[in-house]
Amino acid sequence: MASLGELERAVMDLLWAGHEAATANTLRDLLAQTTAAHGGAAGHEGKDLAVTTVLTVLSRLEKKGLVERERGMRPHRYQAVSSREDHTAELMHEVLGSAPDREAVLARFIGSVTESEAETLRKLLGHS
Amino acid sequence: MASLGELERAVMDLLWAGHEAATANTLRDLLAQTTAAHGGAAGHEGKDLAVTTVLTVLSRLEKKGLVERERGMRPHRYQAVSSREDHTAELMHEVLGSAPDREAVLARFIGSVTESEAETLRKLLGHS
DNA sequence: TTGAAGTTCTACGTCGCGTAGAAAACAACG
DNA sequence: CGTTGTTTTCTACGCGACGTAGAACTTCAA
Repeated sequence: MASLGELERAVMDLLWAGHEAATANTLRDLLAQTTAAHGGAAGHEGKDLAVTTVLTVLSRLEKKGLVERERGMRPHRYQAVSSREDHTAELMHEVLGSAPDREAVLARFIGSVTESEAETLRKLLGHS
Repeated sequence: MASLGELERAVMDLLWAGHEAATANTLRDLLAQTTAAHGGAAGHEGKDLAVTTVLTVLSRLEKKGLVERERGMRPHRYQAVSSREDHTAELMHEVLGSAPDREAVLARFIGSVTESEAETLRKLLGHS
């Protein structure tokens, strides 16, 4: 239950962008930004999204546990539950988790990371 | 375009099981095994699958590039294109690939692998 | 030739997702 | 308090993916 649709991803991108800054996003902000980002992408030229469309997507993302909504304030505030990096790492674990031979998968996996990434990994694993 | 449905996964599990042994799978084999494995799972008790059902799934998996079909022999032979481990590792790369800050994701990722897996990674990364 | 096994084509129901209208809830203003 | 503009909820349609399978065509063996 992890994969995102195109619009869902566009919205998450916005929310993730504001995650570090702990930005409280209102629907209006998101609508404007989403219309720009999503509409600007290939195949979606000039497509002005309806307010309810973004709302629906936000609700679905909330149900999926990716978005948290503060209902206290009147224009509700929407924000990503976790950072993009955390989410992606978690996704990787989900993918890996479904494998019987995790170590074999890891072997293949690190066989195709860039050298700089391998270096990063060495540093992070360094001190046992 | 990577995620698999429940039945698709069940079939892939069978094909992956035979991948190492380079086993050539006929439809009959798969039908029998799938009915056992899939039907035995939770929520699918005693569900006897139709031959065409498995065939359809195999066709879809073929279209997705996960299954290869030898059309030479009369009962066609079906087999997984790559091992489960390779496929899973590739999936992990797909997930990782969509991240702007790959190294940050990797940091989170290795932060939550088991110690034995970390050990394996150290070995694999050991000598640059 | 005939029949069983295998394969192709087509299709239906469900569900997730993009999309949005209708209506209800609400806040602010006169 | 009633009118009005904003925000949220409810409901729904179309499409594509997937589980499921019937109907019909192909092929091989007896």
